[in-house]
Amino acid sequence: MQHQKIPDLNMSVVQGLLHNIGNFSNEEVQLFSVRAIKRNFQKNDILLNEGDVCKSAFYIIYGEAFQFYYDDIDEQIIDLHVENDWCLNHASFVTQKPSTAIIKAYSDLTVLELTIQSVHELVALSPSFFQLGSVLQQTVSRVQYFDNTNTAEEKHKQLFLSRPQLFQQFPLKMIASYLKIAPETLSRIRGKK
Amino acid sequence: MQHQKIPDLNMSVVQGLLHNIGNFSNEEVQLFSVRAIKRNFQKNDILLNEGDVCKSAFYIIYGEAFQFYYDDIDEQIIDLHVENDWCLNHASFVTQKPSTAIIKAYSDLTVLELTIQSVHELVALSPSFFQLGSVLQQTVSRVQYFDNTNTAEEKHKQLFLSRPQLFQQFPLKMIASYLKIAPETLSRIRGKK
DNA sequence: TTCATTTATTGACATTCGTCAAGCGATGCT
DNA sequence: AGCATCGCTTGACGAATGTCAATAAATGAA
Repeated sequence: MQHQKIPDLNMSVVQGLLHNIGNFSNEEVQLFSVRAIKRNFQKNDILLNEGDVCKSAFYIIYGEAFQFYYDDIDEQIIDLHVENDWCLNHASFVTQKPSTAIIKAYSDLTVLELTIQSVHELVALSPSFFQLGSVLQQTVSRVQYFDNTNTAEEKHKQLFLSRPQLFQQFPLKMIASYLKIAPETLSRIRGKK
Repeated sequence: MQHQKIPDLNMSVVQGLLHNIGNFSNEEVQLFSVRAIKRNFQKNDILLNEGDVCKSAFYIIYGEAFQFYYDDIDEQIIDLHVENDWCLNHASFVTQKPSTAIIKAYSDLTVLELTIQSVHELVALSPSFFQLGSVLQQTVSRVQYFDNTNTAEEKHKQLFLSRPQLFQQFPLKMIASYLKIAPETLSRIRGKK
């Protein structure tokens, strides 16, 4: 058997995340791996500020983050991110225009950072990486998902079935904001079972 | 002054639409122009069917189109397209996965068709065309826009201010479906002034 | 531990909005 | 022209949900 380098932590994380996207050769994993930079944030750190351009997508290795904008003074949550989620503001990332949303660490956080520049390079180097665009797009379709189903109860059910982890990681108050219902309404729905 | 070819109709339309995106050289206009194919559709023709992949973006030169999916047997409208709009299902276009939505001509229609393949070629030929992705993305952010503002009255106001042409081209019934409110509610809101 | 703050629950009430139904004018087909 | 269909409006009503308020439980800081 041939001698090969022992993969470091980044490599094994990258292998895992790429495996969920499609089949990638060792070379492709390597191309990705050298561009994915491991970073740490502390609780309440801002990953993306309002008015800044979203230059990077973050893949969460450890911890939670959330995305929101200010509606008057209230935080209106537009996405919740847990381990193994991609975390970015897709609209700003794709257009490279200023973001209207803020991304904030909800806990201490460990991520892989992948710049838009790196995405372009990867796509240029290997067409397999086109799939990345598809995966990053999922964050958007997720948001639209709940607006189709009308009642508060149905929205809760859909979210609970598709992303049960959120209910363990975030307070109901934030989940309610994400679902665009009053916290009292969410509490009542959950009490009914 | 130098002799030059008289631009045909396509050329002048292309110059106009590219001008709204950014600054493009004559060469770039030419690169775009040869890839943008003029097509005609008849009223009620299907531009994109449920389950098919959205392989092209359509720029509407003349007429109107709309995008919807079936909720039970009712049409739930998710976008309305008028002249000078780009018309595509962004989720399917970017991912090249089957569309859950249908795009249909609301009137006789004249469009420029630009395939995903052409977009890739253009971006490869000149980085200026990155902006195209930004413009095509707008169709998505538009949809999300209305789900943020809660009340029916506010949604109507936002739409009326941002896209007043829709109210001239489409019946209120379709506008109501697009805003996800009952036609009666829309009627009452409009009567209150 | 103690106190302050945040989060969740519950009740009472008001409001928005969807549904059902009727009527009316405009449009289109035969 | 006559008829059917469609789009729009208006009224009545009820259900879903937001708001306000009080309280309890959980969390965090001193």
